[in-house]
Amino acid sequence: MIKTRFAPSPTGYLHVGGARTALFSLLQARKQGGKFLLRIEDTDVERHQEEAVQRIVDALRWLGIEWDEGVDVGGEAGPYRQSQRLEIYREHVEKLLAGGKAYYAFDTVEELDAMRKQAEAEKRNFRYPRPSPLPSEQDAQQAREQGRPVVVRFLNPMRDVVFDDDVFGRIVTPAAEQDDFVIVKHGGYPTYHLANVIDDALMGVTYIMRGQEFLGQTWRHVLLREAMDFAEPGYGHLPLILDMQGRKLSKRDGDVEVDAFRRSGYLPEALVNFIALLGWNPGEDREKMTLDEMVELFSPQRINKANAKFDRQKLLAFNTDAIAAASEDRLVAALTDFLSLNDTAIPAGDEAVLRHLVQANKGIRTFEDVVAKCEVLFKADDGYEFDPEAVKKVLTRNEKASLAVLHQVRTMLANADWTGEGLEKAFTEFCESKGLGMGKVAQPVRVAVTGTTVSPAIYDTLLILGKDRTLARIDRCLRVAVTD
RNA sequence: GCCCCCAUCGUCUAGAGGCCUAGGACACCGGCUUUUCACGCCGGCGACGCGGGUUCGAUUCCCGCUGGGGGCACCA
Repeated sequence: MIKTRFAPSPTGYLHVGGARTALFSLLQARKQGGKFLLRIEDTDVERHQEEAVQRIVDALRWLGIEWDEGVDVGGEAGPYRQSQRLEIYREHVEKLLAGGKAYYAFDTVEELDAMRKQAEAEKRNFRYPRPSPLPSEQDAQQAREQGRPVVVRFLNPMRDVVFDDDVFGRIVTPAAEQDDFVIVKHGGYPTYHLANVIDDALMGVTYIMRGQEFLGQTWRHVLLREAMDFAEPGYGHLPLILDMQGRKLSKRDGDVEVDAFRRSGYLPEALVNFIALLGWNPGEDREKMTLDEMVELFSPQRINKANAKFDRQKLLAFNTDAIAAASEDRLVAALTDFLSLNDTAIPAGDEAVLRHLVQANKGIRTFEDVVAKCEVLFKADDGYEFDPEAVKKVLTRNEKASLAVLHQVRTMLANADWTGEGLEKAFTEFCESKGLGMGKVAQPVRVAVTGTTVSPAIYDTLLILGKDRTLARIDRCLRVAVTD
């Protein structure tokens, strides 16, 4: 049975590149009827951020990417955090050492840097010079006593390595490009290469998907597996996701973090759908897909080799469509989540209000649009500004005409039945009796009660506000805005 | 510097020798709709990087160039 995994290191938030790797791994597992697991690779003590673990877990769940095994859900091959598996790595390293497949080394980083510099000066490639004879256990002990750093390096068999990748095809790394790399860091932590290979083997991972940046380093893993007698998994390296300037997305680009999209009012299904299309597509002209549909259509052979740029305009379009397609209940829940992450005047806990907001805000692109158009309705009746441009455009430019209308509308509203139908009837009759278009009537009211020219349909706007607050706002407008 | 990977509209891509007058989506431009914004609808602009081969025929195959990206850590 196939098993895939996502194995992030907790050094920051989950960004879209990682999310796509996780997604494809999930799709591959589901498509083949296998399992998907989540492992945390926290072997970098320096860059480790404990909060990042929970953030990554939350972000994946929000996206709808669920794992069958791993952190937070458990499983037979745990623990699923590398920092809790140190003993396991130690045992394997002992065996490697005893079997003459690895050896100790004592170089300081300064010494290594100097060697690299010299190699560069001499225009040759740096490859770690294997000592002869190899240091013994006694040498290691002595080095430790002298306070020198002690690491373990892999004794490279130095042969050409060949493996097949489902995306990039056959990859060959000549022996001349390899050297004796570090597998245990000073301090006893395993390097990524060692821990990753051991864990994949022990956890039964049979298929590895990861970013293309590892393609040229996979030879290390092939060799390590061979040395420890582990089975070779299948590979599918993913092309990179670049920003619009064509640079590799980095964790420093906070705006490509999954959390940032959640906070900005995106729907996870839109993000997932969009990300899936970065480097993959089901063929034909199909773009909109649910997770289940993607599972059905997925195949690593259809992943492109070329890097893709992350175009947030297209993502925005996907989000607009996803919101338009989502059910009212779904939107109420998502809006609640969005509001819980943002500080606005909109009452996040009032479901009836949120439902009305969802109904009144058809056509929005993100939930931020709800805030932009409706937050003012929840502020104090004297707690909003009048946009001078708006006031000028719809209230004071046409002499006193618009103001006169506003006065009359106020009277009309004071006697109106405050329901959708009631308001519509009142406005329609008013327009007819005055011989005015709806624009001439609705806009002055809108500016009066919101201070701007933008809000939901006028009936919804007034309904959310209620009669008393509407009248109070019109009065304030008449009093304040126009005299300025 | 060395090694590796990649190359179709601005962007994501379809295309696996004739189906291509190169298709779709986003963006952009124009128009329509409209009580504002947004949404929606209709139309338009727009690409096979260059040079050699192979072939009756290349976007599709091969080579070179150019361009872009990645790797060369006691980071993952």
